[in-house]
This record gives sequence, C-alpha cells and structure tokens, in this order.
Amino acid sequence: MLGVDAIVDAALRIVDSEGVDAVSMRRVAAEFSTGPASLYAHVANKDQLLTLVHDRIVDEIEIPDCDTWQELLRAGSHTIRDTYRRHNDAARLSFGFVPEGTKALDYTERLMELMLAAGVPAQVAAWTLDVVSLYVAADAYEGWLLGQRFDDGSGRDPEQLGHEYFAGVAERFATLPAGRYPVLLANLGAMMAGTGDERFDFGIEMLIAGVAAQASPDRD
Amino acid sequence: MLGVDAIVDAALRIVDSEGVDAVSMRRVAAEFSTGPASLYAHVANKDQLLTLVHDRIVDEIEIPDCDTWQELLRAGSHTIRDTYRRHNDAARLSFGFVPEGTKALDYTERLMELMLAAGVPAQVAAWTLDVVSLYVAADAYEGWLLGQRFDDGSGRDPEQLGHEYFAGVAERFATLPAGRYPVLLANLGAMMAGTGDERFDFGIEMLIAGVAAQASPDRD
DNA sequence: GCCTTGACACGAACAGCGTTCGCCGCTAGA
DNA sequence: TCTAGCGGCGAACGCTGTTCGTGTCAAGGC
Repeated sequence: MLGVDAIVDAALRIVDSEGVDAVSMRRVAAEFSTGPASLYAHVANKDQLLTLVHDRIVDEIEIPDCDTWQELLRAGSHTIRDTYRRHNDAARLSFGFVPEGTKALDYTERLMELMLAAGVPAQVAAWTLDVVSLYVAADAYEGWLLGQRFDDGSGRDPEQLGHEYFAGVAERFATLPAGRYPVLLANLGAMMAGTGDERFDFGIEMLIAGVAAQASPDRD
Repeated sequence: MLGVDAIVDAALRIVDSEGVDAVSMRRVAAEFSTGPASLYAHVANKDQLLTLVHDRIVDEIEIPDCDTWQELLRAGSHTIRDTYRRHNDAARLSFGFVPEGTKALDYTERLMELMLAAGVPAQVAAWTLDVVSLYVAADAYEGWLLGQRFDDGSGRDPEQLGHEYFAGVAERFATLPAGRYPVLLANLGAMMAGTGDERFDFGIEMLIAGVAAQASPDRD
C-alpha cells in the first residue's frame, strides 16, 4: 500500500492542487488514511520527500529535438519552464540542486554537444547551462508567486489581485517627484508593459545572444 | 518600547544570525521579553514583517556612480548581490515584489537614464532591469542555499558539506555510461569548475552583451 | 517448532508554529 | 467623569515535523 513512489505521487498531487506549502506529512499521510509517522519508514524526512517530488517533475521534461544549441537552449528553457509551471510553485524546489535524473542528463549532454560543436568553450557551455537553469527556475517560481501569492482568501481571483498589485505600483510610481525621477516617469508604460512570457523570452534571448558572442568566430 | 521599527530591527537581527526561517513571531517577541501577540498591534502578520525586513535591506544598497549603463548594471548587480548576501537568505524575500524604496528607485532612474541615452529602447531597458534583478536575487539565494542548506546539525562546516555534495555529484556523474554521455564525461572538469562568483559574473556579462546588441547601432 | 531479526506501520507525545480572542491599562478628548 | 482608541499580552486554537515505543508479520537460523 505505502511505498516511496505512492508517497511521492500523493505529495505531487497536493503540490498540483495547492502548492508546495500545502504539503505536510499529515496531509500526505491522510491520503492513505493514516498518520504522519507511517511515512518515515519510506522517506527520511520532509526535505527528502520534496526532493523526490522535484525529481519526479524533472523527469516529465520532454527534451526538444533541435539542431543548434540556440534552438535547444530556447526550446529547452521553455519546456522546462512550462513543466515547472504545471506544478504550481514546484520550481522553488530546484534551487541549490544539480539535477541528476535521466532527462536532465540527456538535456545536458545534447546541449553540451551542440555548443562544443559550434565552438563554444566548455567552461562557457557549462556556465551557460547553470545560469539559464537558474534563470528559468527563478522565472517560473516568481511567475507563480505573482499569480498566487495575492490570494488573500477572499475568494477573489488571485491573478486579478496580482494585476491590482501592479496597478497600485504604477499609481504610486506616478506620484513620484518628477524632478528626481524624470526618466522613470516618462517611461512608466514600458516599465509596466509586457507579459511574464515576454519578459522570460527576452531574458533567454539576451543570454543566447551574449553566449553566441563567446563562440569561436570561425565556427559560427 | 515596541514599534514597527524595533520589530523589524529584531527580525533582521535574527535573519542575520540564523536566516529567514528562524524568524518566528515568538522569536521576535522574545527579543522584547514578551509574547507573539504583542507584535500584532504593529504589523499585520508575519508576511508583512518579512516584507518590511526586505525593504530595510534594499535601503542599504549603495548605488555605484557610473558613467555607462554597462558599468552601472555590472557594479549595481554586484552591489545588490553583496547586500543580499550580507543577510543570509534574505534574497528569497524579493521574489515577486517590485522594489519601491528610495534606493531602488534611484537605481532604476539612473540605469534607465544611461540606457536610453545610449540608444537602448525603453522596453528593453525595463525588461533588462526586471531580468537582471531576478537573476541577481536568484543567484544570491541559491548561493546561500549551497552554503547553508547542508548544515545537518552535526557541527561540521556547512560550506564543507556543500563541497562534499558537489564532489558526490561529480563522482556519480563519473559513473555514467560513456556511450550515452560522452561529452558530459569528457568535460566534467568544466561542469564542476569555477566559483559562485565566477558564475554570477558570467551571467551578468552575458546579459550585458546581449542587451548591448539591442542598442541602436548608431548610438554605441 | 521456536526464536531472533528486520521491515513496516502507527498512536501518542513533544516542541514548535501563526494567529485570534478577550481582557486590561492608559491616555486623550468630549 | 465617561468613552473611545491604542497598545500590550495571556490563553487558546489548529496546525507543523519528528521521535519514541509498541505491535505485527515474514524470513531465516538453530
């Protein structure tokens, strides 16, 4: 009945319905009509359970089939972000861990292969993978926060509440002294414009452009 | 005796000595030899207290005096990262919030001014600020995690434990099938090389290079 | 067959958490 | 003098992760 796989399944279901903070050992155990102590025969502690949940999510990632490192980095980043975003704030579980599952390793291998073949130095390729992964997870997590953290239990749509937060920021910005913040005030529209997806795209494209400049010129 | 400023001071001291998770209303209240209920006359809840702590930290930031947006983005990012890192894992408090303190606004204004003057489109400038801020906070937070999360209470140095984590990863990677992961295995050194600072620098430089390519060519 | 060991299961309890409720004392203003 | 508002705070609520001790079962050894 119980087993680590079943426990991880249950925890992931809770993440999917209510987010990472809703996962308590009691909640998970309740899925099996038992108490939290029963889980400790299978997982060392809650941290380990959440790590296993994260591993489960990473193993969902479908690695795109691409011919250039730019395409793979772009498509892969989107895929990873989308995968995280299917699981509420699960992206937060990735901070500080090197992914070691098969999917992650396959992606790493393929990306390194394409980058090295294109003349990107190995160190640059390795750091690119690190930096982009961190950025993707941070964006996925913040995107969730912006969508959910404004849920104040009033029953109103948290996303709408998030929009109201940004509207409030824009209003407060608009009252800033023009003498001190002329550029900001003149460009409030741009400051508040765009969707999270557009911002994410922008960041990825900037990193790709920056890294491309590191590739050996005679191999581009 | 009590007051929001004093409460934020106390919470920040706890962050500085033991990290964000050590901040509980009881802990903060104990700094005043009282109980947690006493705090609620001054702060709405724990979330608000942590937001105020974050604002306090952001107000520490010293904005560098730079003549180009590249210099300012580089130096500013380092300064912000350093500021966060003086406060354990405080960087995690920044996710999902638009900074509205004086220091943050001054930095925004100066950076926008320099970027626009250099021909960077307003939308690009705005998104650059967003993306870089997110990256800086994520790096600061993950840097803390890597330094601290391995503290297992055994009294051994958590940073050493972190190094051991990475050594373990390298060992496990080294046992991967060479037929499936030839590039990864051939470049394990690069995968594991470098310091967190180097990685951070790399990410910032890549973003700067990518954004520079967005500047109007006749204004560079 | 009996005993031992290990694995699994789980109730009770511990020490902690954020927050609310109700009460109290003090001050300022009517 | 009375009232309202503010600040303070104890007790309690419902929740948290985890440990300890006990029980059951199966497998292996004697």
